[in-house]
Amino acid sequence: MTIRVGRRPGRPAGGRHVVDREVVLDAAERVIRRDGAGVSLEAIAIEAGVTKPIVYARIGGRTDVANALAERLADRMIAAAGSAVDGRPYGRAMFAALIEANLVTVAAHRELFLYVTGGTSDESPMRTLYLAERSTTPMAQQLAHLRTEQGLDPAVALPWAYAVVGMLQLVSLWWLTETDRTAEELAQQLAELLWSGFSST
Amino acid sequence: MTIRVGRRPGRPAGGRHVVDREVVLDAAERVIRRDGAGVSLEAIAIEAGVTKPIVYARIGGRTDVANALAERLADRMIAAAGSAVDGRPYGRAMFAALIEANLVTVAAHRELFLYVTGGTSDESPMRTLYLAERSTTPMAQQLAHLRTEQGLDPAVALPWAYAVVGMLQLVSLWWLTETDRTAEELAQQLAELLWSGFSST
DNA sequence: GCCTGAACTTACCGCGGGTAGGTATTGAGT
DNA sequence: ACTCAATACCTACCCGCGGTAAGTTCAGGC
Repeated sequence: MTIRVGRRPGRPAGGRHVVDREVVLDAAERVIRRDGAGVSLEAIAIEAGVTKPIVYARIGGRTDVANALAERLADRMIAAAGSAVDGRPYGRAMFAALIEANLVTVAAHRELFLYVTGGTSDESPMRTLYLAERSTTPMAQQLAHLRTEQGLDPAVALPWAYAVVGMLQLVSLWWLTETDRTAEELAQQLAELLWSGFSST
Repeated sequence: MTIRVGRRPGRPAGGRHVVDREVVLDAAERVIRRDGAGVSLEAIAIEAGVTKPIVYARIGGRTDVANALAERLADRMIAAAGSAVDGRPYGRAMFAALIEANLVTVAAHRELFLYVTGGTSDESPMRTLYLAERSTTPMAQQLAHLRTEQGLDPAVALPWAYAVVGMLQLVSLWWLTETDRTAEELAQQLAELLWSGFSST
């Protein structure tokens, strides 16, 4: 089926872009939230009130759309984590707050999270990595700072950041299917692991 | 392009299935290893010496193929982890061995790992979860056993198992792009996190 | 008043997943 | 031994989706 948009072909009266990049991405988020993670580019275009080639012009192909949305989601998660952590002293409770904020944010953007982590294309793992990188980089920096301050080796910062993000990604995904478990409870359990490790066992 | 297989249409002489499920899966692994994670079902069928509908009959759709391969890979990783851990006392070094075995196994099945975690379909996150479940279930059981033995709450076992598997998944993916880092070194760093947590910082 | 270029849409291509329908072989019943 | 249903496979197709080429209308400078 071809697109049927109200507008006539040709340059629109008024001279300027009819929609810009942000509007397309907003539309993408709306339609994903409404119709699930399996939406097509055409559906996104229609939701934005334009046609496919416009999506290509503004953002790019399917992968680019997913990457752009991944950046948005990552930024939101980072922001949520940041404000949850804000003011708390470094410690177990801080981690619990961070994790809980992450879980809540994922739940609030359930379909978007699935779209971004799942995608459609043979390179979705690389996008997962792309999404992760946004979160790991600042976390690793802070962590490295902290470690050097304490006279410890800062080389572990980056691997640890990936470890934490990977843990959060899979646990979030799992939690989305475990309806009978509160975010707060799960966050406490994970914070214990992250803070004290297995050695307490 | 349609498939061109040497055999004539009609029931083959000999009465029995020309290939069984395992042969198809072996073929899938071969072609994925050779041509990358982006292979089509048709390519798999050709590699197996049959046509697409046979793949459907033996295994199912694309999702089912990916799931079947995910099970295989998960089992191999579990086996590798098991024999790496075997004999070692519970402790930091055991975790390091487990992690390193995991990394090495992923590297040995690089494309298969990407195929399984990436897939192509809007439900690849759910397959990720499916793959994870294979690993988490036994790990959680052992962990729960250990915790009850020590008089600790075993309720954390399942979340912790998912946390560990998620960590391993993302770190493995990241590590595949970080060629200048040895598995042994990375495993040590992660084992430190897993064993002692952030509290040592 | 034209003409270049910008900003759209329409229409199409190819590929990949999935399926309907056709064809040859087997083996059990008569 | 002949028939016929069941079996096991292939061919040929449909459809949807990502991606792109070509066509259509408007703006603004010369």
